[in-house]
Amino acid sequence: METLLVYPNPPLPALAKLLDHLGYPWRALQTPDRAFTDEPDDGWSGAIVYHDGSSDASFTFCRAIRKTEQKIAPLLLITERDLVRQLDLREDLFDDFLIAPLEVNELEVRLKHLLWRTGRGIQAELIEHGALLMNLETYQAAIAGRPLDLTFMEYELLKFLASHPGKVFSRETLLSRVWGYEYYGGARTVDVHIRRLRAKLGEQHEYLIQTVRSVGYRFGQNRWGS
Amino acid sequence: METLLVYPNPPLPALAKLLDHLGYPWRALQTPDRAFTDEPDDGWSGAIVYHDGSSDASFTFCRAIRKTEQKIAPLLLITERDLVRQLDLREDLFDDFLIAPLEVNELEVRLKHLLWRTGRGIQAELIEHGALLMNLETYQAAIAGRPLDLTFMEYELLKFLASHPGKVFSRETLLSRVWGYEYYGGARTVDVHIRRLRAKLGEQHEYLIQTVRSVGYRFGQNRWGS
DNA sequence: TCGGGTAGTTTACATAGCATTCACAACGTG
DNA sequence: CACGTTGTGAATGCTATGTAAACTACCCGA
Repeated sequence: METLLVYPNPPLPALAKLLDHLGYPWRALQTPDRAFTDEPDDGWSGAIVYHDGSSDASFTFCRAIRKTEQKIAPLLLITERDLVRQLDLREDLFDDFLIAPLEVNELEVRLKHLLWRTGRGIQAELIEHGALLMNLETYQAAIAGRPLDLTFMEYELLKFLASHPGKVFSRETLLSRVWGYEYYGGARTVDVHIRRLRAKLGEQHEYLIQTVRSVGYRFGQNRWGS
Repeated sequence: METLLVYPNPPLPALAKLLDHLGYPWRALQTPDRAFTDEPDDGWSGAIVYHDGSSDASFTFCRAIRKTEQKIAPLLLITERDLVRQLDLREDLFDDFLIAPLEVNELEVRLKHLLWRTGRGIQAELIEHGALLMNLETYQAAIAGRPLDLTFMEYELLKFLASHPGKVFSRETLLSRVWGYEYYGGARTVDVHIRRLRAKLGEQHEYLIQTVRSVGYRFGQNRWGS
């Protein structure tokens, strides 16, 4: 049976105990790059990531393991206190979540369901919006058929904006959701990246990213409804 | 926003109450075939199915709606007692599950995640009043279908007025609630912004903002007619 | 019905604040 | 060291906003 990846290392004692009790083989890691170096022969079946609410490290971890070749699916363990506030706009980072404290039956069923679902590769991996096409698997983007040569941050920023078309995001929100840290000082950073994106989109399509003065930026056409 | 399908009919009172509280439109059905006949114009966004443990009717229901053209995704509501025993080997019947009794935060996040995963988007916060439509997520406004190009303060002011239709606000109140600082001197500021708003609404609709002499301003119809 | 006073509207304008742009420093990588 | 990526600070240009002042509408008493 394939191994479960557990974060962080050392893991929550309660979690370790329950996994042993349920008979799931697991291995705890502290950094995402260990997912390669310490990968078991038969690969990872999924991941359980504990979010302790005081930092974004767990989100960074999720983001990293979803980008790997095999797209490890994270089950996020989180306290109810952090639930609504911290998961908002982060739907893409986890496949399922559990509310701490752990309950053995729920853990068992959620794990089973997660492994069953990933066994058939159910994932959204294309973003298509107007002339823009992003392939999240291959990390490629194209506008009106012409390939875009984007850097890492440019890609992440465009991906985030384009997966919430129409919605306006403040610089602070973008910094925390795309860059993943709390903002100290550099709101200009966002502007500059927006500028570089617009430049690469070309005059034809730069209108896809709109400025909403004294609020933030928005991707896409004027859309009503969603 | 698209409608949630709820089973059974009548639904659990607690569920109905929470859905209303969260602002999700829903419709309860008793049989799967009603999913076609009673389908809303814009389709179903997903389903919440209550499993009461004494029969398999809920599973039958899930199976049926997953086979439909649009593959409605069921969120199963189940008691912990039935969890392990009854869900075993039925992974294919549901997309996610919730353990009764319901907890509002968890319901909210699971619904959001379900709708995100199936690509049904998130509900937009809208203000709709007569010919006026404001989308608070996208910072857009339209009057009688025609987009309004509002500046930040204009938007904020109109948003405040339109979210309390009929109510009269003094200039002082508007300054402190919309501008957010304690008023020093400039009550004319409000007048000027009202004026610019009326100009952008156009002759057709400027009556939406009414002056109440020596009191303040009001949005929308006087509830006594004129 | 007239006139004076008060309250609201409209115009015009100066400027603070915001977005954009540029240039460069810091950093990691081959 | 050369190169590409990313973050930051400063200069620039623009426009949204607040304020003053002129103008108009309304109310009320004589």
